[in-house]
Amino acid sequence: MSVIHNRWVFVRQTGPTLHARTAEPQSDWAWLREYLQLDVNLDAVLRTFPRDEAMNAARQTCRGLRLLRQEPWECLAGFILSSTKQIVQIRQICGLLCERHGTAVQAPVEAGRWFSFPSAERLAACEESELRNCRMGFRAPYLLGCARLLTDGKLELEALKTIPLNEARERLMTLPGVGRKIADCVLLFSLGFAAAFPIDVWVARALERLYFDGRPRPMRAMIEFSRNHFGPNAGYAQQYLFHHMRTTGRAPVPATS
DNA sequence: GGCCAGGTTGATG
DNA sequence: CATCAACATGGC
Repeated sequence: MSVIHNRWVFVRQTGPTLHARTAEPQSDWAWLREYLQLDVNLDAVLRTFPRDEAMNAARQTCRGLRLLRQEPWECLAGFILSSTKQIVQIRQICGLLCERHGTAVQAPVEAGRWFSFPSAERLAACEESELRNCRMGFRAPYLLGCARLLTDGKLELEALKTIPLNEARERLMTLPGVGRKIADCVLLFSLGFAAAFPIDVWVARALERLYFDGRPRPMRAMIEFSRNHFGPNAGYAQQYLFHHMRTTGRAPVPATS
């Protein structure tokens, strides 16, 4: 259950079939197909992964894993709020933000109350203290700064889709609170750059373990390696490594045979 | 209580 | 340029 493109939706999967329920009848499901990236040929993507033992193992444990195509502003805001926070807490902060500053969306009564993610315009009009009250701490001025820059037209996220990856990343990194990692997340999860490879603590651990013999490496070395090693869908590979680390608590270890 | 969490920033060698 | 503490808040 969640709110996607301002609509409440409940999605579940039985075997190969996807079921979706909304509050109102839908004549066109393109918004959901887009969000779930159902037209992506996953097998074709997987074939571009490097043929090493680490990726083979990750591919097996994450079979069927896909990337979402999120709305750019929601994606950017979400990742600004994510820095040095646990995933459960990020959800809590986003929930508070939606309740207090989003708008209610139609949902079945038994589903409870649901809200859209607040627009940049809405947050730009907030005081910093109102955002801090959503428990986001030192991230409040970053989020507020971004909301105001975007509202003022200093940067248009949609326009980044049509320029080269490196230029789009540079533009994103001019925003307050947005460094290399968050920029790469926005590029990968909302702007369609499948080659973007966000390196967070989990992925860094996976790389150290699987490709650097357990030795910590400088970030620039890991960036350089990822650019050369993972190919045109590096972002998908990143997600497979990340998800495996998250679910098993350790990097995918090649099967001992 | 101390350490860590899907990092970024600004101040120091 | 490379390193490093500070930044809020909460869970274990």
